[in-house]
Amino acid sequence: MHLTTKGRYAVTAMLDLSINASAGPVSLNDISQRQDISLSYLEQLFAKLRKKKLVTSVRGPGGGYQLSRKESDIDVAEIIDAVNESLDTTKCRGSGDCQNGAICLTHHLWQDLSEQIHGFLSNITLADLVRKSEINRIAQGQQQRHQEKREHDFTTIVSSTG
Amino acid sequence: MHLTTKGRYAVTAMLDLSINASAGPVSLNDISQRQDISLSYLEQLFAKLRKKKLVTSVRGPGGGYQLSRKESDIDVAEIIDAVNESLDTTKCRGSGDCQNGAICLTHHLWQDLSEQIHGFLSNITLADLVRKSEINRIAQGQQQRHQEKREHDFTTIVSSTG
DNA sequence: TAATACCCGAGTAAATTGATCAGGATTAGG
DNA sequence: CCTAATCCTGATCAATTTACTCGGGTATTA
Repeated sequence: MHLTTKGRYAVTAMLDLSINASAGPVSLNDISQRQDISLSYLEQLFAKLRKKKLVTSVRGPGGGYQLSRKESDIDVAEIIDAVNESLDTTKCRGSGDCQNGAICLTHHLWQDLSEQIHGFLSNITLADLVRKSEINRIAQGQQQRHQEKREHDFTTIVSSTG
Repeated sequence: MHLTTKGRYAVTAMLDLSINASAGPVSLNDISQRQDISLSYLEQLFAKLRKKKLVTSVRGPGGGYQLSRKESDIDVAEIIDAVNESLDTTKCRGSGDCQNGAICLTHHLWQDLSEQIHGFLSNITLADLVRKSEINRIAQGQQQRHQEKREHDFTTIVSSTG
């Protein structure tokens, strides 16, 4: 489970896609301008997202990308994993019986840790993020509705899905 | 919250330090050989760990490093943060009011996410990891005691500290 | 046919990772 | 005092990853 800016870009793009989905396919050009990510980089990211069946593409004018599933059915862990291309983080790749026991102490340990974080992130869906971002927008007064600002509602979001 | 091999090395080294602490200061040379991490790299890591007051050093022959606190009082998040040198992962560094609201959608979002993961990792202490590694050693039959092997006990460890 | 957009692969600058080298400072022990 | 062990520091560097650029394609709509 790598946690870098690359995954953040992917999540950001998917969230943008999610929010602007109502008006048909969303072009990478739009996302590029809205989120300030280079078009080519987006193309690379979406090639992977497409391979992992997280999005579908529509070619030609008016085309773009669409979520291939409901936003409540796509979680953050999936997105991050999709763009990160499984890199085996262990030194003794899969051999398991690495060493006389001394070296590679944290092998299983780190694996467990990774799984825990993965599990944590897989409990957060795009729908959760959309909801959260709406709350933020409202809180910033950009779109006033009768709804309270909640300061740290992320925990709420997480636990509500888990 | 970066989650890369660098942090893994640091956690591994600290865990080794923790386990072998009983016989006085632990030299980086020992850790280097046991954990198969280059001495110079360890020196770089421990320079940061020392700066963050996670370890203390003893110079001269027979010297080495010691935990500056109890192992139950040092958590994984601290260790990872110490070696990763706070890199502001946000594009609009701290300005907060980045944009007319369109760009930087996931700014706060990612921050929350990061904090959640941070919180998660700060609930796991070195003592937990030591305990876990002992269980692993026992499970591997390297040191038989009357204790059962537990397959996925990490959750137990985490929740026991939280 | 022309414009829009996805697709694809090569190349590349910058940052990070992890290692190497070359010393220096401190201290225990002979 | 001398020597070896050990921490400490800084420079350098290869490999990898990140993020981007470029130059082309191909499918589709109008």
